[in-house]
Amino acid sequence: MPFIIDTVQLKSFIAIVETGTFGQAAETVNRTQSALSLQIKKLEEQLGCELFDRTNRRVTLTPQGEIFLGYAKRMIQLQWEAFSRLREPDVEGEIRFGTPEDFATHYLPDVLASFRQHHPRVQLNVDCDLTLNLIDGFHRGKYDVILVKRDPQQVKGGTKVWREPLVWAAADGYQLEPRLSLVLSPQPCIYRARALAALDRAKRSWHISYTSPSLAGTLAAVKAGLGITVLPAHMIPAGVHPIRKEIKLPHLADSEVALMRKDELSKVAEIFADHVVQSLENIKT
Amino acid sequence: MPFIIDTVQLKSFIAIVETGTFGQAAETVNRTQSALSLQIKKLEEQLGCELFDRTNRRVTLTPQGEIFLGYAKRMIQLQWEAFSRLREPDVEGEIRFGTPEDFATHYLPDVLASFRQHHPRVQLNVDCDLTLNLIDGFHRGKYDVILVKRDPQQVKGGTKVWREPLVWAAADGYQLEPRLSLVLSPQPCIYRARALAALDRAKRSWHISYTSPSLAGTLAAVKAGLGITVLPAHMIPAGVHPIRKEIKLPHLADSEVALMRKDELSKVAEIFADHVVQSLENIKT
DNA sequence: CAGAATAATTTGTAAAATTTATCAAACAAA
DNA sequence: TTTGTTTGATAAATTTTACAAATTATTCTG
Repeated sequence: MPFIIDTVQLKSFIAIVETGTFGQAAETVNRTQSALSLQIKKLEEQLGCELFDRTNRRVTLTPQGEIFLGYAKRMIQLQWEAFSRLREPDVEGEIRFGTPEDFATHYLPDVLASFRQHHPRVQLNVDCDLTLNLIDGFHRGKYDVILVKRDPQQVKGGTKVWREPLVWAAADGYQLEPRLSLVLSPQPCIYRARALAALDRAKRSWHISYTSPSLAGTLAAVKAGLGITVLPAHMIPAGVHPIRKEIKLPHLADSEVALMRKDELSKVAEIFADHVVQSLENIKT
Repeated sequence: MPFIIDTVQLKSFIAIVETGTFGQAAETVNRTQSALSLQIKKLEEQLGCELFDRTNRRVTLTPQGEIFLGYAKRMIQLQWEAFSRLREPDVEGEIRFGTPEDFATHYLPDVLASFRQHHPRVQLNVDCDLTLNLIDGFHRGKYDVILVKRDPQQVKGGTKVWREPLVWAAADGYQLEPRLSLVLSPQPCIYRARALAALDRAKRSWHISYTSPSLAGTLAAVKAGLGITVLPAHMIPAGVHPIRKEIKLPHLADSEVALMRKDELSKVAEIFADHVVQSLENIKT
């Protein structure tokens, strides 16, 4: 994603804020830790104040850093706006896009709508399916761009686009049984696999009481008290709540969504992919 | 004026827009013409569109360039805001500042007020006087920072801060006489000198009917029909109008204002100078 | 107190921006 | 037209800057 001016520094700064460490941030922006260290040093020199408090292991923002964070985000946002406004205003063509169903329902409608508005002559074909099916189709050339859920541990290419906590959730007033009743998606589902693996590691007994391929179906079953489920924190609807920590259920790694692009992507698809990445970036704030 | 990110490109872009040529712009941003040429080339490549129309001698903005200009200005503005918000929020000290009276009256009140708001503990001493007196005092160490009018031709250091056309002006309904009646400031005034020199070159006969050291005094005399005067285009008040081109009066070079800083400036004064330059930059838009 | 994790620093190298020096096109005056 | 001047583009050389790799210093954890 080529930008006009040195967004690099700002991106690094934001990455550090989000990860809490220079090292991790370095990975996400594809640079070394020392590079970020120098970038921030320069930034701080120019501003004449410290941006981070390094007394603790995890760095945190100073009050000045907080202020600057707001500006950094606005600056990046502004650049993106200028950029996307000028770049190829009337491309046309076709894009084959695959995405998990739940993600499509929750976060994508606005993103896709605004893309459509900027590029009305592009034909966008969206396919909702389970991550593993999407990856399969992607490798068979069925898609130009896909969003996939993935395990933060085993990074397998693509650019990270979204990350949020994954939690156990149950209907309000639901009473946990010793042998857990689970409401999950059917087989090749990443959350399902993660949940079951975690339970097995913790030696908890369980059974699956209900399966549905759609998020809406799963939620309906949970609300009806058929069991507990696993959800990204932001997708919890009314009538359902995360299960309290006191009731020890095995911890789940964060949910992470990444975007993958076909090699030799068409220009339209390239623009589309950038649009998705950047728009989600902005939603987060 | 150190900035965080590559404002350089944006500044160059804006300078080209304002001067209309790469060469002149290069001077104002202290780079070579080829540097700007490459900067803009890169910018255009990244944006995927032409910013300037080079078919004519003076380059002009393309429609896309117009759009980008707006963003460029906003981006610089935003950076400046972040910068000035964080940099030394509560410096203190004293600043001795000199400025021409007319400029102080018209453009500076807001600028000085906002500086005061950001840095309430700074004592600001403003002196209004004629440019030549200011320069004299500056060299004798009387001022830290001064604004001066100067002839665009004979550049004598300092950074350009303002430029606008200089015009002949008369009261509405005033009838020009063959021998011109002039209302001007007293002796060491730059506009006065420029006006008289221009008239002499054009072999026009004239006499000075009224002199006043303050802009308000001059305007009052002009409004009263005591003669014509010379004014920066934006300072023309109600009841007075620029004299039409048809009535051939000698052409006057643009009015230009520059800011000069003492060597070894204190930090407060440095910040003040930057503030003035940047704020005037923003007023212009 | 030992060991793991983390940021700062140092140093050599690679990449990028800038200048210098031409060049080609557009304009103005003859 | 022709000629001289102004202007932007381009190529090569140079300077500046950013970066990675390795090392050091610090802080948290058990």
